[in-house]
This record gives sequence, structure tokens and C-alpha cells, in this order.
Amino acid sequence: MSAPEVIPLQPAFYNPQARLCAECRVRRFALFGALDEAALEHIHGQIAEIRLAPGESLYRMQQAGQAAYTVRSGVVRLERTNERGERRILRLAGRSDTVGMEAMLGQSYAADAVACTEVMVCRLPRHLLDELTRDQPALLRDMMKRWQRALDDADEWLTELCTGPARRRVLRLLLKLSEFAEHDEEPVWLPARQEMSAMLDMTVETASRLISQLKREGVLTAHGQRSATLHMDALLQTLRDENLDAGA
Amino acid sequence: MSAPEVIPLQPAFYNPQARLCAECRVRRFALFGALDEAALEHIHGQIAEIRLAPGESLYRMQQAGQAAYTVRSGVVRLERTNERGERRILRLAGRSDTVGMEAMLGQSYAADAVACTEVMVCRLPRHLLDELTRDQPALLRDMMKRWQRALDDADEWLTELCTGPARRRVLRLLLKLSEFAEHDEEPVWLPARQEMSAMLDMTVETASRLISQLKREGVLTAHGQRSATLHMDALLQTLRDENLDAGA
DNA sequence: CGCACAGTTGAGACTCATCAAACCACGTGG
DNA sequence: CCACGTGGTTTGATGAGTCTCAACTGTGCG
Repeated sequence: MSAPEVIPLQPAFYNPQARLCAECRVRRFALFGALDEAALEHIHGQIAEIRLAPGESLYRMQQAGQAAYTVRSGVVRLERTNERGERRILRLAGRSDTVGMEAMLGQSYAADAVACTEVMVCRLPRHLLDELTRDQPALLRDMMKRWQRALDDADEWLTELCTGPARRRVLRLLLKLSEFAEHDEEPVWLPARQEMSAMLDMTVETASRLISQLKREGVLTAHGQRSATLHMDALLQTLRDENLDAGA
Repeated sequence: MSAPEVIPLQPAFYNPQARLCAECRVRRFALFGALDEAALEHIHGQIAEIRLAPGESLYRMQQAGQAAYTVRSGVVRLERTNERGERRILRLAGRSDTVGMEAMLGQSYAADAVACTEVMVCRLPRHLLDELTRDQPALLRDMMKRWQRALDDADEWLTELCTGPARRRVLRLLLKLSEFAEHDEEPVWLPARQEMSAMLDMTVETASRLISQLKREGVLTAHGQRSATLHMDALLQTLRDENLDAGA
């Protein structure tokens, strides 16, 4: 539950980090795609890699943010606690998503960021943006694309997971979870029922009932508590049926 | 319902436009806050002011966008139509909000933008961003702040209007509508029941019932079909009661 | 005046929340 | 190793909230 805002960088990491940044570029993970070798050399020293266990928080709402974070692996949830103490999960961030960009603008964080699974992130310090503004204006376009991506994700979250009956919302959540799988046909992270309820605005009981029902229907198979295999053909077919039902 | 993507600028508007941009700056409407007089002179010629009647659309989803738009007055809704033909309103934009920024990045629009009331917008052409990148990198920070604002709005919309029972969602919508009023204590724009249902994910009947009920309770008074006076003290008190009920 | 369409209201069906109890997974200590 | 406690999950019974279908009313416009 600690917030490792500043992590002492192991000397041994300096070299691997340069390699990681280069890999990011190769894989079009985007932010530094336009950087040349020299600029990359200059920047990679400022970027730290951080590991979080499930439940650990990356930052908290209203903290004066010092960095944004790009997710390298795992799933991070962005959530808010309203005046009545209820949590609401705003959206999830997976590999190559960036969270906490508001820190780059000198603003405090707009939500809590908490690891759902084991997570690796790269820390992008606030002053990086200032340097980029000065030296590499072209990079700012990549930054802006990240903001736009976050906005697209938010809009999609709202239209997919905040609309329609509970069963359809659960099905769409499963579909979204499949996007976070490392490889196709691999087990996906299965959120706790309480997390589901905070994502889909329903009670834990309803989430539990629907997941159990979908297990019986053969849409998913659980392996342990926090992992499941999705049977994508069944899932997609069920989702289609669901959409037709309401249309008829 | 037309999309006035390119509007022939009346010669008589060139001078007033310069004045308008200057006013924007004075009122901290932000985007060009950092511009000096000369840069302002250079830019204002590229900015056109557009007027829309209620129901007219500013742009449509998937169009190859050529411009972003800053709302000068009135209310614009961002909405999507899903695969089943149902509309979902993502959020509202009012004075000083900017919509369609994805066009600045060469992307197509991510949603439809439709005027809810009579609307005045300023058109910011796509090439403006390129010029700013080249000549005034400091301005890009203002652009990024606009993206962040849109993201904050999206997050707030989700937590306020997509959570809890129907009555609370309607109350919070009324509260949000009060933010779009030109002056305090002025009549606000009252959405059609169908618009409310698309904003709050409920049926028109439920929206109608709740609005009628709130009229009887003295929370609002309608003037004609599309306008109402909100009695803020009653509204805020009702909202407080609502929050306590569920907590007890 | 009368048509078309938005808004309102009612009755019944269905979904989902609430409350309660049982079940299960996991870690702790005997 | 098992007993046990804790907290998450599942399931059931019941009621509140919301949707559906339908009728009626109000508003604006030709």
C-alpha cells in the first residue's frame, strides 16, 4: 500500500534500462519513437523501472505528482473514492498505457492508481517534459497522442461498461480483460468481485452471480481465484446473442 | 444537421475576430494566453467563428477531422451511436471547453459533436498545431492542459452521472447543468428527456418521472420546454439527503 | 383546427439490491 | 498435520427500483 514515489535506482539497472527504452522504441511503444540515439542516451538515465505487488498503489489522488508512469506489464486500475466512501474504478491501464500524465503539467493526480496484478512500470519524471519542450518539440506530439489515447479509453469505458443490463456489462468486461492478456488464449487476470462491482456499478452479489452463471455456460474457466481462461468463441457468441435479445 | 466543416469567413469578421481572440486571452480562456500581440495577429486570421442551431452537428465520428473547436457559448454534446443504434452521450462541453482535439493529431473524430442549444464556436484549424510546434513550443503546454481538462471532465462524468440510483443521477445532472449557465440564478438549458436518457442510461419514462417529481418538490421550475430555473438551495439539500439515505 | 411528436402517468413484469446464511480458500497457531 | 479464524465467494429469499407497454396530455406548427 506504500507509494514508491522515488525509488533508488540500482546501479546495475542503468544499462538494462537503456536497452529497455530502446526496445520500447522498437515495439512502437511510442513515446520515444522519434528520438535519435543520442537523445535516447540522455533520457534513459532519468527513467526508473518500478515493480509493484497486487494492491500496492502507484500514486494517490491529490498528491502533488512528480512523474507519469508507463505500464510495461500487468494491469493498473485508476479509481476514485467519492464523498460517501465508495470506490469507483474509472478505467484500467495495461501494457504501453501511460497513467498520471497530469503530473507532467504540474497538477496533482486526478485519481488513485493501484496495481491489480503484479506490475512493472517505467517512471517518467516531471522535468522530462520541460526538457522535451526545449530540445525536441516533435516529441510533444507523441505526448499529446498519449493524452488522446487516454481520452479514447475513457470514452470506450463509458460506452462499453456503463451501459445496459448487468449481464452485458460483465460480458464486455471479460472482453476487455482479454485485451490485457500477454498472449492470446492465455489465462487472463480475473478481478475480485468487489473490483468488478466498482468497475460496473453493481453489487458484489450480482457480479458473483453473473460470473458463476457464465462459468456454468462455459464462457470461462477459473484457475485459482484471480485467474481464468476465456473461451473467446463462446464469449463472442454470447455477446452477440445478448445484443440481439434486446433488439428483438 | 449539416456539418459546416469549412465556413467562408465574412470579410467583416476579420477585425472582430482579432478582438474576440484578445478577449479570450484576457478572460484566461487559456489556449492563447501566452501569445504576444504579434503572434496573436498572425493567428487570429486563421480562426473562424461558427454559429450552430440546436440539433446541428459540428462534426461526425470517423470523419477525417480538419479542426478542433472551442466553445464560446452554448452547450455541445459528444455522443456515440453503438452497434445496436443506441445513442450514448459521453459528456457535455460548455464555454471555454475544446472538442475534437484529435483532429490536431491527424486522427478522425472519436465521437459526434452536436449542438444542444444555440452555440458559438471558434474553429482552430489542424495546421495551427504544426505552426505552434514550430514557432511557439510553450503554447503546446496549453494544448496539453486542454487534453487533461477533457480527461478530467470524462472522469467526473463517469463518477457523477454513471453511478447510483436514477434519482441521484438526475440530481447530479441538474447540478452539472447549472455549471453551463451564463450567470448564476439564470434559467439553465433543460435537455429533452431523450437526451437525459442517453446521458444517464435510463429510459425516457424514468427521466420524465423523476423530473416531474423534482418539479413538484420545488427543485426546479420549467419555463417552456427547454429551459428551467434551478432552485439551488433545494437542489443541494435534496442531493445531501439523497447521499445520507443510502449511507444510513 | 388538427396533426405530429414530446412529455406525462399508470399497471405489470423483470432486474437488481439487500439481507442473510452457507461455503470456500488461505494463513495462523496449536 | 490439522483446527480454527478471517475474509472473499456463492447462493437464496425478498423487496425496491427500473423497464416495458400502453394510454393519455400537452405543445408547437402547418
